[in-house]
Amino acid sequence: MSQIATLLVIDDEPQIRKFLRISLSSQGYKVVEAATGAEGLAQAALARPDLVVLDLGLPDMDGQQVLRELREWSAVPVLVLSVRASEVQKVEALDSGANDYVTKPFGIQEFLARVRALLRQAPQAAATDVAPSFGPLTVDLAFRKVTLDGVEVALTRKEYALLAQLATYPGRVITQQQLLKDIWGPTHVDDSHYLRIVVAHVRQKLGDDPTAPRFIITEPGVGYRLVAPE
Amino acid sequence: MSQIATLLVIDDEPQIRKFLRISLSSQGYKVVEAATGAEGLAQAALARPDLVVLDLGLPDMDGQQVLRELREWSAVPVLVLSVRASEVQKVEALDSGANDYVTKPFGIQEFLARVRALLRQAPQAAATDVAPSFGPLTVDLAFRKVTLDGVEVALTRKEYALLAQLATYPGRVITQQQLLKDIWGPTHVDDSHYLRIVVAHVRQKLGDDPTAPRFIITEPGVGYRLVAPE
DNA sequence: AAGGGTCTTTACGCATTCTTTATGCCCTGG
DNA sequence: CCAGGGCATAAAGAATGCGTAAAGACCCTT
Repeated sequence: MSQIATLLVIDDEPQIRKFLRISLSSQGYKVVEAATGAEGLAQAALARPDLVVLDLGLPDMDGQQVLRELREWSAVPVLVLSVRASEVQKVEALDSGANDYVTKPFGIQEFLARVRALLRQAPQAAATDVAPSFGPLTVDLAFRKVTLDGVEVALTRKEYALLAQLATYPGRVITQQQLLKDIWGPTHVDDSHYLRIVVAHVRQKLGDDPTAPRFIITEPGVGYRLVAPE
Repeated sequence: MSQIATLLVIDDEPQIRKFLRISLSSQGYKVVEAATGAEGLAQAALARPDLVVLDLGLPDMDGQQVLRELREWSAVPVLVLSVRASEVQKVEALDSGANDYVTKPFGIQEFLARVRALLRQAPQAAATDVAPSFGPLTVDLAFRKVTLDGVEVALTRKEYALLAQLATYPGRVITQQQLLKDIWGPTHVDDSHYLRIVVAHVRQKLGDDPTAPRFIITEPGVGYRLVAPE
């Protein structure tokens, strides 16, 4: 929420991209660009933007098609741009999953206001993310709540930060450097010592045994990972 | 979502209301109407609509004002109608919390498509209770009233703002930065001190004990949260 | 102009958390 | 077999954050 929002602009016209890039950057947004529909879809998967600005008049594929393919796996808010003002097209785009529709030419102030409006309601979509569960263990990232066998587990800041980091990518190994950078900051990437202590604390609170782990698995020399959820 | 959606139309012109009522009813929506801003706010609290259609040109009060008052306690999507196409007004409305802005005259198909888009992206926004209760404690966000065991509790502005913020997302942790930004403004996000004092006051008035909390739970180093409602 | 209520500022005791320091274990490779 | 690096755990001292109280500043009403 307080994080800087990332926006993806999909438009084939360089001057429009430039115009939008400058306008949006000046507002503090991070801007990612794509010139074609295919590239746009790839960037949407890669950069995980908080909002997509999509021009319907793309050279390689129909804008509607981009929208439908995007909606198959993402709920990110989409603001559609188009020169054509045909009502039928607006209806089609909105029903294909667009969240707003702006006709070119448009006022930049109105455009920015609509971006703000879409971003404002977006965190609710992100907050509905499901809480991953690992057998008796659940890590609710939205509510910042960890439960074991239905009982809430009290974790300190660092302990929760560690577990949340691991739970964000279940089953995947997170390197020590990654964990140290995210929890202690980039100045402590060499203090792998800290990490072991916090891991020990979390394990203790979860009743986990390092030699026969139920939850946190040590990858020697690399990092840690959480067992994959069911 | 599969439930029939209820829409609230706030407009002083009977012919527009009739036009919208017929159009929306034919789509299967339930339609509630209000002719004035005051009536609209009352209906919003009473009927708990899933979407509000608001005309800015109301006789009794400024549309912007209606919007702001509504936003104090409700996150329901709002679609604003207006004859004026001034960009400044659009920006104002969108920044006051409107989710979309349509200029009259408009095509009914586009209007209905925008209604569908808004209902689609915010299915849970309207589901939040305006008067959640936490055992003996109730926080009525619409009437700005807090009662404990049926007795009204007198809270100061900041005290109420804090409790309202917490009650908007029951059971969820609200970070100190979030609370400070919303209550004191973005310039005081570091004065976590203020927060403790107001929390202490609210707890005192609610007869709450920090070490064995009935209502407000401290998440050390992070923020506060209200116990989940029953 | 006085008064009450609200907000801000300042101060301090206390608990928890974080950091530091120390020690023993296990596995691996020479 | 032994040496060494990485891992786990324990227990201190240091630092930070929380809760409470109280006094002064501010604001609004009367």
